[in-house]
Amino acid sequence: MSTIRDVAQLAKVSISTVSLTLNYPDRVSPDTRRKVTDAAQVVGYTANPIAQSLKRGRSKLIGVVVADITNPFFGKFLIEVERCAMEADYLVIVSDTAGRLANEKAILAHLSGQLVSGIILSPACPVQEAMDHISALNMPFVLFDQKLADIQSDFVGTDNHLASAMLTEHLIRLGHKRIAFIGGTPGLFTAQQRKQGFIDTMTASQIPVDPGLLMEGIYSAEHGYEATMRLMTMGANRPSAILAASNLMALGALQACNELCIACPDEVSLAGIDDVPWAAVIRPRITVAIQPVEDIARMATRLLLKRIATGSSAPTPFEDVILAPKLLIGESTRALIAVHAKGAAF
Amino acid sequence: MSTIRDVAQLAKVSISTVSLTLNYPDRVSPDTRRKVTDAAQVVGYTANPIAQSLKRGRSKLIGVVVADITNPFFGKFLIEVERCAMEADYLVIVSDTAGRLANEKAILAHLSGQLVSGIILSPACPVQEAMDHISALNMPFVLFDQKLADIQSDFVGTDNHLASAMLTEHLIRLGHKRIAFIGGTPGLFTAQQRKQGFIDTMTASQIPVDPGLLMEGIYSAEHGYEATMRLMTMGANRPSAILAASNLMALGALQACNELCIACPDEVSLAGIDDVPWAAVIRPRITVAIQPVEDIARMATRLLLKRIATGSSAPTPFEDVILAPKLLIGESTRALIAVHAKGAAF
DNA sequence: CACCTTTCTCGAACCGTTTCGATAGGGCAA
DNA sequence: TTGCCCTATCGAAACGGTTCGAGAAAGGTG
Repeated sequence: MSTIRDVAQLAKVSISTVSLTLNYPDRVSPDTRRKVTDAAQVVGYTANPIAQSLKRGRSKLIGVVVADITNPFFGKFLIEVERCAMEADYLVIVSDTAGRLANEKAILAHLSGQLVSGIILSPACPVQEAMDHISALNMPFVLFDQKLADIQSDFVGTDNHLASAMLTEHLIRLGHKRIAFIGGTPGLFTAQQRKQGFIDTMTASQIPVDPGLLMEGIYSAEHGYEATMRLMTMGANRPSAILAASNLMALGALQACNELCIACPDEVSLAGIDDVPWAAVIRPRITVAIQPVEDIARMATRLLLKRIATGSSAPTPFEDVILAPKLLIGESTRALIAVHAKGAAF
Repeated sequence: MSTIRDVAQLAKVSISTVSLTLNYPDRVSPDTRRKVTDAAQVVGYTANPIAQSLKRGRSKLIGVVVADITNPFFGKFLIEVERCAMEADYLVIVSDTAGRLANEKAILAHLSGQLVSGIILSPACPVQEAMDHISALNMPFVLFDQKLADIQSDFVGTDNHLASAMLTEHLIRLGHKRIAFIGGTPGLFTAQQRKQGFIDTMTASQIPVDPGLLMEGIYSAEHGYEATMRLMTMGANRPSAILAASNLMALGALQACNELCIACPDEVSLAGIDDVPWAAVIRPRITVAIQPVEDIARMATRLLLKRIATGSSAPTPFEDVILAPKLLIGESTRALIAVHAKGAAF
């Protein structure tokens, strides 16, 4: 590989002039500029990013740490972060913690150590230990998706309370009163918010929340399946609508209904938070509140790059960016009237 | 951040001794070793990887380029590569090309430029132009999944021919003769191999391949859906079994059958290559040939690291590692006899 | 024409390591 | 005791850039 010296030699100028030309073209005379750029072209010069990083004190790398790459939410997030980063001439180092704290610690240890100049992170678990080592990070970082209460940092996420509220309102408007809620991993920020959104909206409409219809468990298809099995075998007490706190849980719920031969939406309405991957091939198309994942990604990247740019000088106050979800009405929710009419017809 | 100088100062030795201690502990006396490690501990020293990379001439980074992170095949691949790389103290830079050549070029340009010391790549498209800029990469690289014919490199992939053959044989054993094949993106290596595996196995069993049952199109759920719609509306000529060349296409096919109220597996058997994400929540569980994605990832990483280690000195011959898929019998395939019996009962 | 700016280019120091060749000191054989 | 070899340590030169201060050249003004 050719170095800056090769260019200098060929262009018959000093290496500092070459550097100057490449970084601040305005500060050299036009013909020097030409000589240098031509020479660079000839020897096929590209600056060594490692040497640049060393001298400048920071690299053009940012780290992104997520719980599970295979989850399409994170997948889309990553793609967009990468796009934005590349625009700003940054490269992205992706790491998957598999939701495990030990991995998260190891990965963060690797990433810090002067290699990346900033980190975008969705915390794996909300325990104190996690917060400790995250706040110990002495470099810019931005949290997304899962917010940690006690951490001083920028945060970008969906309005999970609103997402729940939108779907709950939708179901209420359709005439549903016995609405079940299948909640996510207890302790997780999003799970708490989503549950609260459901409860608040029900309360606001003066519909009592039946504790027996409030399920809780980890974010997973299995839990969605199991909870739905429990809910739909309650006989007369069974809900007329189910709100699942995640895409995977909604899928599990749908599966359970299918196996019980309970038609959706005819006999039970089903809605979920966050889009279902492969939504196109799953029928009925599930009514969901879609998280603006691309916007979240863009925002998180922007915030991080800004914080990297400003450095520790002139510390700007931390921002909390909460983006609104979008309601996508599918075929899995239907007015309660229709259910009764249909039910009577059988 | 503390530097090697701080350690040297505190331990009252020269910086070269510190470096020596940290890199080759055996080459310093035991008490020097203790002094240095203690001092390093005290100031919280970790070597600056950027400076190390600059001096050593290569970084501890490898690049992985895939067509679509959200595809679970690539997702699992990435997770495993990352794990293996971390074990060897390497970090992974992931990039998504969205299957587009322009992106691939841009990404490779960014990655090379002395930043990463090697690249693992699944080529987006098999056109000449792609091969040109890939072979122009003057650094170690390993190809996986999609093989490019004319490129000198290591390659790791599934035995796609075998995957098709296994599933075809399975269907034949179940008594099926009118077996349709929904092929993947024409021109892609895997698509070609999978199609050939089907044809060869049919031929070996002396079952004629009906060209009307040989569909072709891009790897996508939509194409699987559309092809199945065409196939299953052929009336008496319709196939009794369908083999889809990818997971997404199998899902699309299943959806089409559902919409046509053609029961799977009662009226048509369905099999696919590559595991279906969320397989657990999709019924019937589809019979598939699973690619050993973790093995592929491990192998690709191993090959790359080996090639990085050997450098351009002592060039070892390129390896082609072809791993066998695993057949997972689901509930979507059934003996043809049963189909007839059931059909008569209606 | 002398003097003062401004513009352009250059040399040198530095970023934090690794590594090579040199040196000092200690042990051992003669 | 002298000479020699090892071993442990060190100084200095890289790696490939960026950047600062200085100096030369060019241009403008009185």
